[in-house]
Amino acid sequence: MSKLLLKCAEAGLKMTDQRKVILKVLEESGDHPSVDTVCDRAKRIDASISIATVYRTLGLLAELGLVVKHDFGGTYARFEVKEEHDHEHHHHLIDTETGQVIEFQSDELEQHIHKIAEGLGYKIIDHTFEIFGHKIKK
Amino acid sequence: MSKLLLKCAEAGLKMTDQRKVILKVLEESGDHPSVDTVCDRAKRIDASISIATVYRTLGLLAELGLVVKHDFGGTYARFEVKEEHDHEHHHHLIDTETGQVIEFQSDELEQHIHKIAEGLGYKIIDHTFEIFGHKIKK
DNA sequence: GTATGTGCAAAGACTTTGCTTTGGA
DNA sequence: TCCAAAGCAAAGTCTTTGCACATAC
Repeated sequence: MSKLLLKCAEAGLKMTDQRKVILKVLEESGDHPSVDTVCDRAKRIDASISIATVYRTLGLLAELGLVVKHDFGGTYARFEVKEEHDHEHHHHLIDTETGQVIEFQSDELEQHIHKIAEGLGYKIIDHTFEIFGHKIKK
Repeated sequence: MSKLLLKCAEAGLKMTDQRKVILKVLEESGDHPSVDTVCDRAKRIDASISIATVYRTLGLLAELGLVVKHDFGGTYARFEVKEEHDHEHHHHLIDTETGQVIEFQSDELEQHIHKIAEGLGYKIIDHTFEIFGHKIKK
């Protein structure tokens, strides 16, 4: 049984066929799909799934902290499954030529950020860091 | 004559009354107003200004690189005038309790970011960094 | 059996655009 | 004068929601 499914059950969510499909899609998505993309992928498995259900499910999962919602500067939201061992925040480099999203992580960066916030008298609740760039041609 | 106005003229934009008002509003906004907010402020000076004009003007200014568009996690865009002496990128700390946006800047952070991107084989075009947090109560 | 969840379509929020009129250079 | 710009309203895009029906527990 998948981790996501397990946690949803724990949270008291009813495990409908649609939800199972959406969870499966999310777990198998290595990228950061939009709601539309999740819906398309889900429809390949069960064509009857509606976009409203995908929105509602992603909303619930985000509330439970099981997925993370991103903007990436675009006009629509994009999602990724939140990994447990991700207490060290990761961040995103968005390739402006291909749209590909590359994840990266840096302890040094995290420490730095906390120092800055502290200096301003703030406690960090969340932070996002996005780099937009393109591959260096050799 | 204001800097923004000068640059718009240089870019060949016609200086209509509406534009003058919008530029004035932007220059006098120390915060990071939304399109709606800019429009409201503009309407206090000239009630006939329409939201469409504000959108179009902000779009033009963003294209010219005279203003910067932000998301701040919300549902609508927010803008700020891009300062000339801002070759050192600044970033934003959003107070989740008050909505206030605090700007900060760190050379060390910038260097770090470039090192990371370089390590991934990427050239940075832009980057945004947002911290969400709240004041530490003493 | 009953509260939850789903699908559909309508409504919402924010933004863009087509068209006619206005006005700056 | 003439093309860019403004105003208005309609259309677009992404997201949320009301309602009737279906379903997990």
